[in-house]
Amino acid sequence: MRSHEIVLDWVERELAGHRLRVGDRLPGERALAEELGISRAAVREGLRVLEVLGLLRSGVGSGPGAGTVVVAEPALAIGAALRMHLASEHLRTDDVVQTRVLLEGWAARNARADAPQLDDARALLGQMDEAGLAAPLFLDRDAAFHVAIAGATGNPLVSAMMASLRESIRDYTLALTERLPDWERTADRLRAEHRAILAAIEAGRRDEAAELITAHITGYYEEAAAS
Amino acid sequence: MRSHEIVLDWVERELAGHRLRVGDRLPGERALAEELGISRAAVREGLRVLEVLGLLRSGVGSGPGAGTVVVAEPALAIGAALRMHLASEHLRTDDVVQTRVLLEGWAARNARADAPQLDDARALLGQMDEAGLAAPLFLDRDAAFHVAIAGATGNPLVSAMMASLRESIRDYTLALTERLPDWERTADRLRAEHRAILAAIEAGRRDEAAELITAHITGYYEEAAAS
DNA sequence: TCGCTGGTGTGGTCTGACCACAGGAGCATA
DNA sequence: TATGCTCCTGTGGTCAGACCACACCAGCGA
Repeated sequence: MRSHEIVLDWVERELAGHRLRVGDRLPGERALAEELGISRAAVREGLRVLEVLGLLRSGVGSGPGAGTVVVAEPALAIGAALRMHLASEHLRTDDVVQTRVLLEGWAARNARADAPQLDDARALLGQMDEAGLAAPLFLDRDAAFHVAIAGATGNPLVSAMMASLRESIRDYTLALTERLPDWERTADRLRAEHRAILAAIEAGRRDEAAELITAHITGYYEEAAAS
Repeated sequence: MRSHEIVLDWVERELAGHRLRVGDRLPGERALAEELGISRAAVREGLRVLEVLGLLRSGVGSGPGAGTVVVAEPALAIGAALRMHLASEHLRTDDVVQTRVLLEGWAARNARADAPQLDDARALLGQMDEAGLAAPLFLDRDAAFHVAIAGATGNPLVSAMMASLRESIRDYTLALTERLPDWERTADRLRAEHRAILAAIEAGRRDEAAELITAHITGYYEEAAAS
């Protein structure tokens, strides 16, 4: 076993044994190196890996916020991996969009009408109404809206995957806005569709919600691709 | 920007600019450190990250197989992340199983009847028929069968996600076999269900394939949970 | 012709050092 | 006593340089 993997193993075991929980601080790098019998460089390689896996967060200095603490950001790892594999063209943007449709359709169908995340979604609708909102900001809130709906299903894994997918094609989606004949007009359509989707979910019309969100996503990409 | 992130950026740009492709060898760690103006330790931290993201593979020695080469294993990163977050109990096994059902249902519905991956799936059916096959080996081939079906959709992202999900709950699934009243009997049922699923896909009965695979998966976990 | 042996370049690892940072203890002062 | 500053301490961030195990391969010798 390579020495940095000792760190991964150790952290996984500590987590599984409940000796380490989200929010806890890890021993310092120097202490961990001594405890595990490896060099500080090896410890740092392991911690770096756990950081991109969305499991740790490091901070310098002292006091709260400093040191290496356990967090829970599964979307980070998936997002980073997708970005890289899209760059290597091993994955195609089409596949990401298709997967997004698959996950979002399920999310809209299975979102609970009384989930607290829907309040966030409703608030985001208002924030997307702001006049003169730039496309990047609009799309960020748009993404948050979709993630909120996924969160309303109560399945954090689907939420994380959706957030990752959306993040990985952020640049691509943004570039598409410049090909649209009339962004303002498209934005208005998106706003109306968002409201219809949310209304369907809140009314418990699950099939309709799924159909609306599928059309909402594919419609956007098709409009931009046709331009 | 932290120095190891310079490596991530550099690799992503090289990939995007087609100066680096799957199968290529990276410059040596020492050369890369000098070129990027950072220490070798920083380079190694970056390479370690890209390794768990399933983008690189390192080998010592010289000749073919040595050095750091670009690969494409997106499932690796997702799998590693899921394992860690399951250990931290931020993700629940139930959610993973639910997500698996969602992805597999879609895969069975969208698998192409003439995809070459179905040949692999058929071969795996035979390998699962071997007499006296131990549960771990059976389940590994079972997993490969399901991944092959996902591959038949032509969407490598869905395949990667499915493989990751399955891998992350491998220990859990294996532990369930010991709770079953009669593993041999269950295995026979699974074999028959596999054949029915594959037949439905090859005959183009998409809805039936989706229903069968959903029942196949949920049935297994429910039988084990009820025992 | 065959077999060994050394050279060479790769990643793997370690040691020890210095830096920037942020909090907190303690002191000097009003 | 209350206030403000200064220095100490521990954190992660980074670096330079060294040595190791490994695997190939050129070149030498039998």
